[in-house]
Amino acid sequence: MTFTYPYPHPAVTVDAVVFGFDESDLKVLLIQRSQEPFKDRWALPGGFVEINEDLETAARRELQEETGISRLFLEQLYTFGSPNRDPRERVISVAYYALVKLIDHHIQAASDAMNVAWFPLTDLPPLAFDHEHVLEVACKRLKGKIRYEPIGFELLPEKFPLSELQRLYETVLEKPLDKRNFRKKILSMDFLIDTQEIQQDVAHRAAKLYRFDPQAYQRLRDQGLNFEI
Amino acid sequence: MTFTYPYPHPAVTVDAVVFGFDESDLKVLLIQRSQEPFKDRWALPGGFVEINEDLETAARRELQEETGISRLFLEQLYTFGSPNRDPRERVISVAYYALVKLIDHHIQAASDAMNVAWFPLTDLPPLAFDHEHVLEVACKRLKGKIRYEPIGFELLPEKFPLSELQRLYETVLEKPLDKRNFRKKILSMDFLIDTQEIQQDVAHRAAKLYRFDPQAYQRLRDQGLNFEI
DNA sequence: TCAAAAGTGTTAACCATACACCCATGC
DNA sequence: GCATGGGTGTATGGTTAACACTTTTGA
Repeated sequence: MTFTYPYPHPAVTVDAVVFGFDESDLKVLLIQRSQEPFKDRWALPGGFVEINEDLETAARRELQEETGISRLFLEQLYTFGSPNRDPRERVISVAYYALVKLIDHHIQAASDAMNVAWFPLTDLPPLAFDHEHVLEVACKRLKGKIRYEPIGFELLPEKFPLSELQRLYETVLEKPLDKRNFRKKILSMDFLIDTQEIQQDVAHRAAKLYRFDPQAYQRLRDQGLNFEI
Repeated sequence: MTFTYPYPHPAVTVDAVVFGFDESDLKVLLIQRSQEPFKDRWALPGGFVEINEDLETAARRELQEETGISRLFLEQLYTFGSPNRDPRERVISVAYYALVKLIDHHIQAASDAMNVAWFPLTDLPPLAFDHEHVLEVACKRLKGKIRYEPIGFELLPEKFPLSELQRLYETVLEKPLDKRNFRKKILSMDFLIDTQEIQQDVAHRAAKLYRFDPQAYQRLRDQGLNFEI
């Protein structure tokens, strides 16, 4: 079956930059291409948008299909459309970025023939297409957005110690933060709940575990609070 | 001539939300559709992306063709792709927003059969497609971005009094600002140049005219200045 | 001389920053 | 008992916010 149009139409894809955070590393999820073009190169997960499918739905479907990940924070990033991005035909790609809690989401390749893996941002392989550029734009967005919206919690487990939150911010923002000031600030905002639990199996004093309360955040937001780190 | 593909491709358009500022009103540029669908309704300027054309280039071309406006601040806004945005076929629209200096840009309809006009944001006609939604997203972006990037100057004439700049900020942010604090803050940033000229033909004390110096801004930026109103 | 907008400083409250030691735990 | 990270308070300087009157000009 073929589809014909009176004037040429580009293909439209979605690509996703999926970030994960692990101890002290920001990581990104890549899949290894099994076909030309760029066979064997690593690439952002993604694929063609179906003709009756919403863009975000397409991004979620592709992630589910290629990596097994579902139910994650996903937001549109930018649309890339230079004429020669793809050697096969004109392809316009609507890129999304996503944040996942690494421990909750065990990735699985779509098939044995396909590789899926997390790569630290500091040690990436060469990427297919213009995906290095897409990734760069995603990093900038994350770095900008994490400072004034509480999206960092999407990268942490449900319950986390403050030190881990601080490490996350230090990693993303690429600068050290003062421990006392960081705690003072984040706790003063009153949307972290002390779970009354503490770390288990650590070789030092166990830290309290906190939980982000989105309702409380929303309430404070409505009252004019401005989140900022 | 027709174009055929092994699987269906959506059409891709660009749409532009062009903002202008005039005395005390934020305005948006609309064109009246001369054809179905939505014949006679007002809509955002835009049109189909050509098959070998960059997205931003397409947006600029459409603006030039439909309204005569060129050389303006233009930035990608968001990509809208719900399956039923357009009754004819699947259309994915990459929206841009633009800022122009009203007095420099005299608009002209593409043909006598076509209407082009500025509408105050506070008094808009019903719009075609999902353009009301697009416009809303553009307003939010402008409101967010004007606070921490010096894009407001794109809406003012080359030389302007501080009171006009303040009025612009008050209009976009929808809140009054303190005159003394506003002047202190903006002048302390050292990227406004006193042109040594004053207003002409005003029925009161003439104000000094200032000019935004992008080079100075860039220099300060590199030194770590953070613009914020 | 009146109307209309331009221009100008000070104070008090708040917020950001810098900084160092004791505590709890497991090995 | 030591190594590891957890947890805590204060003082200082800078930034923001609130606030009202005089000046200039043209009509």
